[in-house]
Amino acid sequence: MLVAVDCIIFGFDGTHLKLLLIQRAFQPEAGNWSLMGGFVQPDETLPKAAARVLKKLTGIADVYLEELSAFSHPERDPIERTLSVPFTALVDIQQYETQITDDYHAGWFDINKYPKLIFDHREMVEKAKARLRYKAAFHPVLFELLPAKFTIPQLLNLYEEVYDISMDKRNFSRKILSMDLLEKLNEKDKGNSKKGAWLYRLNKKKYKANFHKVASIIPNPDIHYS
Amino acid sequence: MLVAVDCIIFGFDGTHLKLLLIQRAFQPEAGNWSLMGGFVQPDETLPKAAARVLKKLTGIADVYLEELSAFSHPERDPIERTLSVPFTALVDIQQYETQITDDYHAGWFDINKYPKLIFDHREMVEKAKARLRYKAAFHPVLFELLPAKFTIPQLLNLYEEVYDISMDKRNFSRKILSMDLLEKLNEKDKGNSKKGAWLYRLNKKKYKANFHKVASIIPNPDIHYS
DNA sequence: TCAAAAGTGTTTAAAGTACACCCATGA
DNA sequence: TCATGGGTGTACTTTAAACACTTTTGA
Repeated sequence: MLVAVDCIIFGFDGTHLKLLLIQRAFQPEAGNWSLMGGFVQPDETLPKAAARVLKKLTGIADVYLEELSAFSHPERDPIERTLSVPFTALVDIQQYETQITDDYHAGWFDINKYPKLIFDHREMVEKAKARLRYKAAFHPVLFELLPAKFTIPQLLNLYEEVYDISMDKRNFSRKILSMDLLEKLNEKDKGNSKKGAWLYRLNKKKYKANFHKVASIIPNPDIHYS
Repeated sequence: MLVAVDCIIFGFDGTHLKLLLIQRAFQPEAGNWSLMGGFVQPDETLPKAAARVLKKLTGIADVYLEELSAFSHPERDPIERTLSVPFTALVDIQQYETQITDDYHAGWFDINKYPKLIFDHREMVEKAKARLRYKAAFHPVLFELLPAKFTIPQLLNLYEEVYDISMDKRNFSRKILSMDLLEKLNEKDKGNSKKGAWLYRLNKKKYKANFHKVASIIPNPDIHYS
């Protein structure tokens, strides 16, 4: 049996949650939109294969990668039986090397409006989206989608986009800051307002140490995943 | 690449959380303790393969099965490269057909004291245990380990065993009943006390409908998983 | 000077936690 | 009659949710 990995790569452009797709270069389905994937090599584990594929497409290393349940339907690949293990990748879209777009005919698409995909890739994307909502309701993973320095209002926008809700900014910032993961910097970001918003950065140590802890950031998180 | 599934089968004997293991019948590692596993057949998905393996070993069908992350180290199987996907199975130990014990040289072991296992099976078991704790802290999966009719004190014992804590029975029963998943029967179980404890059964509809909801049953759930 | 986003504080409601007593029964 | 496990109720603490005003500043 062939074994492959496919990467569901999420990014956040400040307004919308985005998905990175490529136009497939070979048969079957050449020219059609697809997730970036690849076969697992003899010396690789699955996570290593996913990291390799991601690096090749985005130029980014050391990325948040989460393995999802395998896709194993016997006829999912029409040519030869292939098991595929999807990985969710959360990247800082600003670090994406845009020259790659040409090499792979890649493109970022709004998560709510992306083209028809080959095989069962649509199902993978929807699974990854549901999983992201589930995970982010309890664990501070969404920081992975932001640049190293970010503002609380940016973070709020991200949560509102991922869950398609609007949240109370006062309760939100209190909750986020009470998690004690952020360090306030002496800089402001004036990109979005005249007053400017304070920039923060993650305290990586605290982030790692507290990652497994459950933080209920979203009101009524139940209703946001199936 | 060969693709296999391995089942981490949990049961509850009323006191301890148990793990079902077999003595491997073939080389390599013949005679040593192992998880029950098998290769994925040409017409099977992974979950189907896991269900088949489980049925063969326990005689039980329609069991709670949850796929865990794949084990993919290139040298995990010394003979030939084999990818294995572990599945957690939660079974009602009373339904286990004991005659099978002889066929497979199977045995139930205390989850805290089980023999040396082949390959990376110990790691699978530990992952499954951690995952069970995580999952059960938020979702009512532990019912799967009990018979169709059970009492609140039995359920309490189960939670206390899984998390190795003691809980307040008053708060526990209030919490459980407020989830509105149980139906009180007109029977008592007198196995554990003179007074007898009321028997309940799951309302399957409500169970399925509310499964995704998050119920914080364990106090300080954070501290119980890594 | 005013529009637009940033930032802060208080009140109320709900959920979680701690804790103590009575009940039913068989030995 | 008493020891054993089963069952319930209440006060208190903590956490979440709702909500309104002041600040800064560039156009």
